[in-house]
Amino acid sequence: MDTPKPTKTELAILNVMWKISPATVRQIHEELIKKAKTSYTTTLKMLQVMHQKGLVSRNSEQKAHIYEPVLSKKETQTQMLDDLKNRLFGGSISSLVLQALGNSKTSEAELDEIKTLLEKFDQ
Amino acid sequence: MDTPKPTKTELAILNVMWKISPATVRQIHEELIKKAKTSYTTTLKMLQVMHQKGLVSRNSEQKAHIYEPVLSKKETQTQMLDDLKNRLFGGSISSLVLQALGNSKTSEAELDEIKTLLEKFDQ
DNA sequence: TAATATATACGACACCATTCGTTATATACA
DNA sequence: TGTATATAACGAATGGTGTCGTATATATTA
Repeated sequence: MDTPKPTKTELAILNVMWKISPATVRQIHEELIKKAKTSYTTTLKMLQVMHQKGLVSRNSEQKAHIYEPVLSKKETQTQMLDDLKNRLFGGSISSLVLQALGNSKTSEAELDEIKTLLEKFDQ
Repeated sequence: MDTPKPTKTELAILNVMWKISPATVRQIHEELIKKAKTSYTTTLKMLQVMHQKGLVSRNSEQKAHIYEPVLSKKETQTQMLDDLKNRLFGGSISSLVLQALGNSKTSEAELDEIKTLLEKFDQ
């Protein structure tokens, strides 16, 4: 595996980083604790581990290192959808989509968006 | 959480069970090793843990206990899609669907299936 | 320059998942 | 009944995740 699948906690951190990175540990931590209570050193350690795994890159020219995700949110979404597809939907993306649409309240606007995309495929 | 989210290995076992359950540990194990090498006692232990967690039920009237998933495949798919949606797609199912469709080769037949479902919603 | 603040690094701990060897128990049949 | 066979139960080892306290290094400023 090139970059490993992020864990639940790592994903929470990545969600923050996709919003505000490049950022220092301090900045990421301040944003993170709006959602979940955790200590600064825990956030720091998580980022160090994530760097070790290749999930984030860092620039250590300054005293306060600057972190950034390696994969964009979109790339991670693709990766994790692919994983779920293979592990629970027998590799079929349409089966996944049907299940997703079938079991949720989706607004008119959202449905229209999807229809528009589908029409694009008809070429 | 009522029933916890199955782990990677637990999901592999559930996939087998959705195919052949109700079944004994032996039967599940024999099916499982077609895909992944593992020992009988490991499969047994996994099922015991899964039973403990409430992921599977068991009937122990006979010597060889009979196991069965608590949630259907469809229910688990819904649960895990919902989880992914919340953790990576900001709670938006349409965003998930768009991403899924945008990044995969989907056959004509599959696209038609999806369109048919969308039309059903138009009522 | 010394004191203070801020940052990183390190290491320990608890918890959970996974693995499997060993032991106990129940069943079958010679 | 006693031996072989199949199964369940148990417990230990390993490895990963998440948590945080403490130590160390670096920068700021009085």
